[in-house]
Amino acid sequence: MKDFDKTLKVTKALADGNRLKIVAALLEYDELCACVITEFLGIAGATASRHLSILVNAGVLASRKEGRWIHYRLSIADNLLRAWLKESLSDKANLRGLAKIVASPLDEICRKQRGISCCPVNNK
Amino acid sequence: MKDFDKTLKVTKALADGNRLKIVAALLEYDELCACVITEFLGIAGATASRHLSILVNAGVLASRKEGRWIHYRLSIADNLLRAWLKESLSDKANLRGLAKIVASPLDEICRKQRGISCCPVNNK
DNA sequence: TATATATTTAGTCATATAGCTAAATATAGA
DNA sequence: TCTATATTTAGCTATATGACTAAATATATA
Repeated sequence: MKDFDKTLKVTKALADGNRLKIVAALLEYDELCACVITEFLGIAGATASRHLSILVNAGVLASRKEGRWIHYRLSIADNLLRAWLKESLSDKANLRGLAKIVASPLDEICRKQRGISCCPVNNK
Repeated sequence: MKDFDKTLKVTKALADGNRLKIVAALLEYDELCACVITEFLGIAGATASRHLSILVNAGVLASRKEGRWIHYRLSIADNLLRAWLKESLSDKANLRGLAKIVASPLDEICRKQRGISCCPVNNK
């Protein structure tokens, strides 16, 4: 792919609030599980999954599979872009609530998401 | 506006092929008239105008009025962002055709556009 | 092997956005 | 002042995109 199209793919990948939040989160935490990211964004897992695939496809993120869980991390090769994002997204207010989620065991996060997505009555 | 929203506004402004072409052109030429940019993109003047206003609103461009013509230039304050764009859009192939347009007198460019936009018969 | 479950893919819907033409605005020059 | 004209704004249409639910896929564990 030509430089121009590659650059356009990156700017398009970054042109969404939830995807930018994912990048901000991964600038703070080296790796995050898909379920943690889903919980952080507060959206349906399927939607988070599509956001993640757009970022991976643009070369912004890479993923690592570990059993049932998939961990994502930044994979921005370009130092200028990475530095700009780090600078622009440095406000910790962007990560409100994430620390508590990260501190929970993964299966507890996923169990909670199952409850929310299909059977609200289970949340009591 | 918060940093995050400001950053999102910038990435959204850059997440379009024609707007990225405008930025590429202005990395090469300090200032360009709206009519030159319209001619370069090969789209309707009204559409180019909207792209320009999105870029200005995001702080990527600034404009200067000079008589009937409006000149645009980059106004990216952030050095990292500017450096990344310069690096990412450095391929001169992105500017194909622009040199010839820039070399023409402005009123000739505008006259040509009038002919194209409203009365194709006038082009002969 | 069979079941549970984390994630992705498929399909749908509503909104956002890029394109156009036509009309409005603002400036130059007769 | 009146006309020409460069640009923007308004209004429309078609496509792109983000959200959801449901179904499919892949992996861990009984």
